[in-house]
Formats: sequence, structure tokens, C-alpha cells
Amino acid sequence: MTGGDGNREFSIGDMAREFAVTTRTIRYYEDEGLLSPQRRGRTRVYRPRERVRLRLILRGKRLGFSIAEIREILGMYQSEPGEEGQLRHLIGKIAGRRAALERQRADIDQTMADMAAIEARCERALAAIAPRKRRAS
Amino acid sequence: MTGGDGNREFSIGDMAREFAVTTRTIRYYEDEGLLSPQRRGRTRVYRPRERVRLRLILRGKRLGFSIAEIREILGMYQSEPGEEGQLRHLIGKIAGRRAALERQRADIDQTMADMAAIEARCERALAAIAPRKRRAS
DNA sequence: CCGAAAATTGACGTTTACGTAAACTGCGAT
DNA sequence: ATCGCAGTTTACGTAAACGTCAATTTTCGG
Repeated sequence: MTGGDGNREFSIGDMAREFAVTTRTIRYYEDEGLLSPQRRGRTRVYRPRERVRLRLILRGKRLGFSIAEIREILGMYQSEPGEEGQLRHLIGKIAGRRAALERQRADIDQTMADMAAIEARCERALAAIAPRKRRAS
Repeated sequence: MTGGDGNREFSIGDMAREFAVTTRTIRYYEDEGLLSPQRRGRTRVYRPRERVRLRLILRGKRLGFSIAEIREILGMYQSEPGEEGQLRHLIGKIAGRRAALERQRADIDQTMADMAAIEARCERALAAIAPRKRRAS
């Protein structure tokens, strides 16, 4: 198990194309310790594991997290079995992160509701302006 | 209607305390056109309307939006009746924003699921390490 | 009226997250 | 051999979002 074929290889250019980021960005994430591809000589070689990581990084970015926050989150994913203190500490960090995510989701729901209200107002204004141009909704 | 008592007044210091930001930040948002408090002489005077705006700004920040994005979103809230082209344009922008918010919510749900899985793994590891210290869950 | 506290403007500094340019290396095709 | 392309390192540049003085001015309680 665990062996889907985790030895496909990708160049930094492949990665950049696939995820629509620049190579500079990928190297920057490596400088920041978010990625650590293997090397063939000086050349970076990316395997599926690093692809997963980059995917997680970009998800974090879409959620507005900083590099530091993303680094912490990545640390959670890769956590080894570990000792008890470590595990409890990790559970604590997870709780904090979940709380933040829940606040964020609440903010999203609020904003979505607002957007819906504004849109409805727009539609009513449109109907009032040019009623005969609209077909029955 | 519309008259809850929208004439209470707040200093920039009041605002800073209430929303836990610095006065510098509040002035910066004004420079960026996100706020436009009244003036009593040179001194800024904030009314409930500006408080609502600041609340929206900070919500946007929590969602990871840039000042430019927040400015656009604020523009939606304050939209006047307007003409047809304007209305259709606004509806378009709302649609875009909603799509982005939905993607963000999907990302959040994914991350929450991941966190739950990692936490569960932690709990199992804990139970394996020190079973007799745990009470029945 | 007066002194401390708070507000204002102006300007320079800082951090984050990359962009951009230069100079070099290695490789596969011609 | 060499042309060109992709990759590498080094380094300086930059936009965004404030932080941090400094010098004044305004407000407010006693």
C-alpha cells in the first residue's frame, strides 16, 4: 500500500505550469522551508509528495494565510507518531487552527448573505427600470 | 425608519479600542479611500456608518482580501439605485465575488476535514502510548 | 486658564512575498 | 562544436500594509 507510483518526476518548470505559478515562487517557497525537492546534481527534482505540498501551500494562500502560517500547517500534515507532549501540543494547534477556520467560514457566510441581498436589490432596481426587457423569472 | 440613532459620535481612539487596531491603521484606510469620517475642525468624527464600514473592512481582512478588493466590495454595499448598465456591471462583480467565496469555502471545508483526520490520528497515537491515562471517550 | 492626554500631519522605516535582471551551467539537437 | 533552452545562484527592486518617530495642535478635566 501507499505505493500509487510515487516516483514520477517533475522539473520545476513542470510544477510551475501545472500550478500556474512562477519558478521564482517555487524557489522562494523552498527558501522558506515549505518545499524540499530532491536534487540531481544542482537540478531540483519534484516527486508527488512535493506536488501535494505545493497544492497545500496554494490552498493556504487562497485562504489568505501567511508563509509562516502555512509552514505551521504543513508541519501538522507531516507530523510523525511522536511522543505524548508533542502530540498534545499538536492537538492544541489543530484546535486553534480549526477555530480560525470556523471564524473564517462564518465571515464567508455573512458576506455571501450580504452579496445575495445586494444582488436582490439590484434585480429589483432593474425590474423597476426596464420591466418589459425582462422575461418571467 | 433607518433612524436607530445614527448620530452617536466616536473618536479615532474609540474606534481603535473597539476594533483592536491602531489609529495609524484607521488613518491608512482613510488614505486608501475605505473610510471618510466627518471632521470637526481637523479632528475626525466617526459615526455608526463608518463603524459599519470598518467592521466590513476587518471582515475582509480576515478573509485575506487586499485593500483594493475590500475597496471594491465596499463599493458594492454603498451602491446607489443607478442606471441599467451600472446595475448589470455590479451584478457581474457580485457573481465573481460569490464564486471566489465559494472556492474559499470549499478550501476551508477541505482543510477542516484534513485537520479532523490529523487530530484523529493523534488521538489514536495517544491512546496507543498511554491507554490507562485516558478515560472512556 | 492650563497642563496632560489625545489627535493631526509628514516622513521615513519595515516586513512580506515575490518580480526582475545578470551571469553561469548543463544538455539535447543540429 | 555550438546553439538554444531550461535550470541555478546571487542580488537588487518593489508593492502592499502598516509601524514608528517627530513636531504640532486640539481637546478636555480640574
